[in-house]
Amino acid sequence: MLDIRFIRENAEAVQQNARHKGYEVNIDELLRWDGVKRNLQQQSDELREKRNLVSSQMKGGRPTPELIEEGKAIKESLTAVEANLKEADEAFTTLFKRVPNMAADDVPIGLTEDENVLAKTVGDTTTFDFAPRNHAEIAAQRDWIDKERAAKVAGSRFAYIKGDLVKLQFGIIQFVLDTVTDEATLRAIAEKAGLDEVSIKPFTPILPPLMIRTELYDAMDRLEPRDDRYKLEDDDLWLQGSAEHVLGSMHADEIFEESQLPLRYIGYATSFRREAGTYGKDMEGILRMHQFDKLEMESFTTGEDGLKEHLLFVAIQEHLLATLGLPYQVIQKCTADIGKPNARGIDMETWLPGQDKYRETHTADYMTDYQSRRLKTRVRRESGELELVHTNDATAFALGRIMIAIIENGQDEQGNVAIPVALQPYLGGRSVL
RNA sequence: GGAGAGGUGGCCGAGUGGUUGAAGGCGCACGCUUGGAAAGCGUGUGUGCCAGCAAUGGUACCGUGAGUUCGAAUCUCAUCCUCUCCGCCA
Repeated sequence: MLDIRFIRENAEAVQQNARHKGYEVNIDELLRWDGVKRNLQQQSDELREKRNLVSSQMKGGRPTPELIEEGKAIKESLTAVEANLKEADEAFTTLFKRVPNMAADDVPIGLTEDENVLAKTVGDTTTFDFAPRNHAEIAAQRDWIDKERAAKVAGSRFAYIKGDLVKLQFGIIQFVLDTVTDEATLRAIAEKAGLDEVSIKPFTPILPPLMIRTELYDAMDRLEPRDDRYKLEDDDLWLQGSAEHVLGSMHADEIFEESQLPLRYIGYATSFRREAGTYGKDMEGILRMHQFDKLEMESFTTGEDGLKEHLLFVAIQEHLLATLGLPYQVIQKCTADIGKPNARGIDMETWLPGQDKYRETHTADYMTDYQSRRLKTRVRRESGELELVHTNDATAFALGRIMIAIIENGQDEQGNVAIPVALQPYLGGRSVL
């Protein structure tokens, strides 16, 4: 959520921002309900004050009939006022929750993802002296992916990952954990990105729960679109769609000491997506699955460190891709594409020779205090002041998609796959799969 | 899944209908004391919302939600969580 006081003072800008992001919200109506609600709240507070006064006169066990009558009258008025207050509050809250976070100043304005801006391209697209195949074809030859049996067992968009591909996945996981838990590496990444001021505090690896309650999912503002989420029928639980969902909500209702920040996690989790509305899209191989494993960064910082943290996350993403020698593009997402709770969003697209295209493999999201306001995740500053923390999340690697990139960029004509040098120590020194 | 116990402030812990935001202790902050420290003494020490420049005032919050009552941390119901025993289980 935004700060209602901010909305009161910047109604026009908030309305404009919602328009730019493609969300239909009527700020005037929101503020009208805000006024009604405050008025009723005031009335309710005054009635309660009276009630407390009357009640205190009866303490000591001498309630007179007059006082009881007065109390009853107050109770009646209060019941009426509070019924109206509840109604106003519900109307207000419904509108309030729809207001998207303010986009940062440098986010390009655009109404569709076509208006995203290519920020930079790193590395040349891989060239071959033969016609490169896509990962599905290579995987079929090498018996790395079995989707037919997965379909029998679980349906479409599931797969059995097999053999060396499994070893590759575990190798990548180790490589990432080693990278982001090492201070020297983080310092080098920060320096290269020109982020002198940023903390180099290492990430703490986390294996989170994969299910999340409705209340917290909604507070994270990642429950929608519900069509894309798996709901457990007999419980108030959803399968998480990204480790960010269960990492960001982890510290709801908590107050950090300033010295604890930044708090950085690298989570490893299987993510679940229904992929509603994507029938027939990306059906080959494992590009778009109902279930995929992902390494995700999440952090909590003070307000003034939030943007630097976001930029560090992007720098880490670039470092990981560059270290594997994969060609990629950095996309600055426009207002329509960054998402409701986001202030800023960056995508990274990796070159996939099998598709002859760059495809999205990473996202970095900066939410400012939009999520933490509902989650009530705060920090006590050294001054003693309480402030909302800023949250950031970003993909380290989506394992399925990054393995596609490794296979397709590293293939030879026979179907062998070169293992990036940085990963070789994690695969017993092998250079080829 | 069955039986039972419990959820109170940063922590421990009292409180079963009426000046209770909540005793007491610990911790923490500031001050006094001391050559310095400890001990001791004193004062202070939650969060949200509304009003106010502020001081401050009002209100709400004792897991969560609903209810009973003139009045609820205290009574009723539902629900979540924790713990113990039994059962089941990787």
